Formats: sequence, structure tokens, C-alpha cells
Amino acid sequence: MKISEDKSITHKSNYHHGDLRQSLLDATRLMIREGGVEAVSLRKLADRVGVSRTAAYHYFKDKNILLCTLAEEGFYLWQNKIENISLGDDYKNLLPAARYRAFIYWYLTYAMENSEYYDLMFGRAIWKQKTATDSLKKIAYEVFQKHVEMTKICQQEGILPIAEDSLRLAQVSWGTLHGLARLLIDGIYTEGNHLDDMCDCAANILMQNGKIK
Amino acid sequence: MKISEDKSITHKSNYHHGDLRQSLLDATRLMIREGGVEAVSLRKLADRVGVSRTAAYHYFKDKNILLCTLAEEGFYLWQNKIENISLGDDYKNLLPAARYRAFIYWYLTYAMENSEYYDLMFGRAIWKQKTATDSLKKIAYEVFQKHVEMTKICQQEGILPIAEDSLRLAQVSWGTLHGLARLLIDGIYTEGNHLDDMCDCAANILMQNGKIK
DNA sequence: CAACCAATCTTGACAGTGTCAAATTCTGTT
DNA sequence: AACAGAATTTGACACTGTCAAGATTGGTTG
Repeated sequence: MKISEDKSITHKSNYHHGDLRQSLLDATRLMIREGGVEAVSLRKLADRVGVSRTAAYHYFKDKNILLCTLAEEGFYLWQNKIENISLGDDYKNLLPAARYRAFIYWYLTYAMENSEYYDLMFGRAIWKQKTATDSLKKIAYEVFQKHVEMTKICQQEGILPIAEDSLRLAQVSWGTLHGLARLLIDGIYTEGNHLDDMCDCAANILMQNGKIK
Repeated sequence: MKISEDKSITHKSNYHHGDLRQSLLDATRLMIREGGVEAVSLRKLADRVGVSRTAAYHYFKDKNILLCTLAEEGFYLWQNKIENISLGDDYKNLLPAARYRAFIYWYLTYAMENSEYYDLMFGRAIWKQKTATDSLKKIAYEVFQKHVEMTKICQQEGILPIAEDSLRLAQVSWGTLHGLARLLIDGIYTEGNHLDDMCDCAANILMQNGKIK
């Protein structure tokens, strides 16, 4: 009795929330940040946004679709980041090698500062099986293509070995970035780490210690 | 009525299962392989082993403990693998560079062939938060220490750059392996891949194309 | 042999979870 | 003012992890 009365009172004003869709996405991000992807519960999510259990189903067919949508957001954010960075004069005026090092730095920084996105973008849960949305696959593919192009340019600039196949080189370099990101995010074997030193080391290795020209 | 009768009949003979503990671990492995870590359900697990819902709780305090135990198994298996490999004459007689390449090959092969272990060993679910068992942390740490030692030796042998800090170099090289393993397991950006070529490329990059001596 | 003990396993129960179908409530248009 | 359709809620179901209490067993003792 009392409970149902309370609820109706509470919800009456929320019947049209305004921007529930985005609110749900934002709240999900928060939940992931607090307790990891596994801690996301549609019901707690609804509670947090001040809406009833199944309200989210009007905007997202599935829990999975919700997470895929969020992952997409993550890819777009990253896409914007690298676009902004590469347009900046600070970045443009750097020598190729320094630019490559900066890219590594931004990649790892993005992964750490937006770990809730990063986990969705490359967490197994979404990629394995056929759970990934088509639009998610598309943007992810685009982002990787950009990385391949960048790799090619670096090869032509002489900071990456020209002998290697571009695609494979892109896979290896991206693998390195991804592996380091995971190490940093999960805190495995990385106690007392200095991000800068790790970037230096990774850049040195990938660029062959600058011994190629 | 019928149901409860059936159940009592079914279970009566299973009251002492024999090696329930290991059966549970094995069945869990299978479930992970089939549907990923997320598809592991203690109840389905119990069904599969032919035992009642909560039987597992006698051997594992938690679902989490079960998964941690399995992850440990994975580390021990890997430890054995590298021990066997490094004792073999085939391996011993290789030149340092070829040995390093072989190590990469075995790492990626292990990850792909035992992806259910690998996901547990380095999947976020276990490492994030304080869910990891002490014994799991211990064996994981040991395994990484071994990698650091190997890195040092490689530096002394001249196939890895001596100028870099060993720990950081170990992090980067391990990051590369881990990143590639994830790419291969999840099938991201790796359609039509030849494992051998990827190993070659990774080895070339990490070893500076053999230009150091 | 009987009786007991401790290990092993089961049943019952509860709070959470994702999701569907059917109501309910609201907003804008005619 | 009435209605259409969008937005949200309630009810319901099957499934999950886990706890507490009970049932079953094999091995050990008297």
C-alpha cells in the first residue's frame, strides 16, 4: 500500500524523463567505472536514473545492445581525440619519431582515463560470440584501418621498418598498445609504474631504437 | 511429486561422486570454451556433472574461488609447458634469436589452444577489484618473474636492447604477446591470419630486426 | 556387528537478475 | 475534447548465486 503509493508519487513526475536514453548510457558508464562491466545491472541502473525496471527497453532492445552502444560511444570519442590531437600545432610540429611516441602516450592515457569505455571496446564479452552490433563492428573496423594507414605513413617516414607487411606491423604495434593498456588498467605487474617510461620503452622498441632510416 | 521422486532416484547413486572437485573444474573449462566465462552457471554446471545445485560449495566457497582455482590451473599448465619446451633438445640447440621466436610461437599457441584458461588467467574479471586469490596472485607473479629473467638473459645474449630497463622491457614484450593473444583469441582484425607470419613480425620488431649485437 | 562421526551431497528458501506481455500515463495533433 | 501513439510502469516468469538446515554415505571405533 504505502510502497505502491510512494512509487506512484515518485514516478508520476518522471514519466517523461527528457533524455532518458543518454542518462542511461551515462549512468551505465558510471556503474562500469565503479564496479566493472560485470556490475552493470539494468535494475540498479533504473534505480539510479530514477525510473522503473524496464524503462530502458524502450531505447535498447537488450542489455547487450546497451553495452554495444556504449562501446560505440567509446570508439567515437577516441576517434575525436586522435583527430583533435593530430590537428593541433603542438603535434604537427613534432618530428615523426616524437609524434609516434606522443601517439603511444595518448593511446595509453585514453585507455586509463576512460577504462570503462576501453573495457567495452575491447573486452571479450562484446567481441566473442556474435554479440557485437553491426554498427559497432563498422566503427571499430574504421578505427583500426586508421591505425594501418598511420603505420604505412610511419614506414614511409622511416621510423618503422619498411620491410614488414603493413597490416601485420599494424597488428603487432596495436597489440603492444593493447597489451600495455590492459596491464595498466588491470594493474598487473605494473606497481609503481611511470607511464612516461613505459611509453619511452614501447616507442624505442617499436621504432627500432631509431636505428632505421 | 514425480519430479522430486525422479531427482531422489537420480541423485541417490551420486551421493559420493568420487572426484567431484576435478569434475567441476573440468566441466567449467568446457562451459567457458563453449560460451565464454559469462556462460558459466553453477546450476548448469551441477546439472552437467550430475549433481545438485549447491554441491560445488563443498569444494569452492564461491563462484569466484572456482574461477580463480581454474586460473591457477592455467598458470601451472603454462609453467609446465615452458619448462618442457626449454628442456627439449630441439629448443636448446636453437640460436638465441630462433629460441626467442619459438617462445613467441608457443605463447600464442598456448593462448589460442587453451583460450578458456587464458581468459581466466588474464581476463579482467579476476584481476580487477580484490577478487583474486592470494595463491593465484602468487603463481601469476612467479610466471611473470620468469619472463623478466628471460628478458634479462636475452639482453645479455644481445638479441634484446641492453640499454632498456629489464623490467620495463619485460612489460613491453609481454604486453605485445598479450595483445596479440587477445587479438587472435577474440578474432579482432585478424581474419585470414597466418600465425607464423605474425610470430615472425613480432619477433623481428621486439628483437630490433637483429640489428643489435 | 552396531553405533557413531565426519565428510559429502541435497532440499528449501531468498534476494537478484534479464526480459516479455499487458496495462498505465503522458504529449501532441486533429 | 478526443484520440493516437509514444513513454513508462506493473506483473510475471525463468534463471542466477548463496545460505542454512537436513539427508545420505563410508570409515572408524567400541
